[in-house]
Amino acid sequence: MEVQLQIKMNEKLFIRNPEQTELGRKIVQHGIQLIHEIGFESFTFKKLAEDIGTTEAGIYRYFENKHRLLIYITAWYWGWLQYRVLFTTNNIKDPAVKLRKVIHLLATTVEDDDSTLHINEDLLHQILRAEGSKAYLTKHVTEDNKEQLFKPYKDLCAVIADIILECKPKYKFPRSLASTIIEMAHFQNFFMNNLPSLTDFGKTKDESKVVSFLEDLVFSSIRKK
Amino acid sequence: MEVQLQIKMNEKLFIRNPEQTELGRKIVQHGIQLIHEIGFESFTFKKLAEDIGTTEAGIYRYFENKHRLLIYITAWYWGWLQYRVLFTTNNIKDPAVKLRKVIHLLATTVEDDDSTLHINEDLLHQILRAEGSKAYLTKHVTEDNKEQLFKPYKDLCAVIADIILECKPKYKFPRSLASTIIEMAHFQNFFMNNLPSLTDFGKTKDESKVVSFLEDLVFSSIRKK
DNA sequence: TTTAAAAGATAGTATTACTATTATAAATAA
DNA sequence: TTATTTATAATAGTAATACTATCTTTTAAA
Repeated sequence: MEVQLQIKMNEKLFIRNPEQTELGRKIVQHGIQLIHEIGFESFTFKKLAEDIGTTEAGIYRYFENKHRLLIYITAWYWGWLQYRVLFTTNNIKDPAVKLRKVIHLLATTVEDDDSTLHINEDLLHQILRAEGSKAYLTKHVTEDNKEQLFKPYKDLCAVIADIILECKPKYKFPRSLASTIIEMAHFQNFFMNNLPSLTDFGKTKDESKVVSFLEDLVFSSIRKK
Repeated sequence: MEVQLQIKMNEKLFIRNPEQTELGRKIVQHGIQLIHEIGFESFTFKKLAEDIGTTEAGIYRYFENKHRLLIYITAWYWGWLQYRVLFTTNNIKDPAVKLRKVIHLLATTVEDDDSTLHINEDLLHQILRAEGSKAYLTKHVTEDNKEQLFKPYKDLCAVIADIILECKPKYKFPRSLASTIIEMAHFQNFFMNNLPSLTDFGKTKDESKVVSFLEDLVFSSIRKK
């Protein structure tokens, strides 16, 4: 059985839906590759167009600008991750086990998922680690937020916060703890690989240590008494 | 008695030392104001030059590019914060009390400090909350790090990690916990004000709640038992 | 087969991110 | 005091970026 996974994206993220055409899918696919390769700052629509064999103007028919493309792919990532969280934790009763699985999903390398043909989830995950927060660290975050561009991120945060509350109903900071886990899953990995003295894993560069740290952090906060 | 505070800056951060000339100090002073006002993405040396009443070329004599200026002011901030941490925690025996003071320094609004004339610490702190991580979230982080540009950040992290170890010598993740506190002191505040559903303080927008969250997080992690 | 939608080709503009040059003013050393 | 260094100002220029506009050709749906 072949299942095709479709993440429903907010219409405001694009001008023309990139999933519905060959060129659109190429923009997303090669966009991910190119941002991963040269970084978001150096990334331009001109370079992407050359990569694909189309023109700059062609890309502008799909995305208003490169920042919107970044929001698009990050939103896609959070949507996909939420799907995986719900799938992975389904039928599990113990909320602590759920939480462990969530931390694992957030902090460890993903394998490319064949059910989404044009998106390389591993590259996308690596982009998220280095560039993810740039999607909202802007002066226009409030307007972007009004357009619901960050909904997938916020939804995921809410899902995790709920699991935290299942573990400890009286815990006072479920959302902040959830956003802390999400951000630190990426930042601690980035630090480990690029600014190792900001972590305790610089020597081994072993991502399972990030998992251990996050588990310790979370379960200390929510253990009874 | 008037004391003038001088933060010794890494020579590689600038082309000409901005502290030593009138124009240099103006670049830093108005640079902070302008980045705060329009955000780092929209900020250009042209606009800054117009602001000051000098020319673009004039600014390029001090800083290689706007990213270096961002690293410069963030490095200054971390250096200044470390000084305040050492000052504030001096002569305090109880490491837990020290840690509380550190969290407070990290997470609450600062008043402009008159001992540094050309730098508005409050604006600088606000810049750090929104733009601070952009200083290192780049493709050239490794080369920048080799030039020791992030030393003040790393030093501060080490100072905090040491206090954590004083509290609990066997704790396994002092540096990661320190960098988590530092980052979350800024991120939770940014979220509270801009993406409130990622936190538990959206209603009140009260920064003392960020302090409570961080204290809870840290002291859960390092309590005995 | 007609028609509409998408893509390609081409051109053009304002702004950004610089570098270079030359002239002038201010500070300092001989 | 003059000579000399040093900093600044004024101006010009370039390649790249971030777009917008228009027109033609190809592809796909009615």
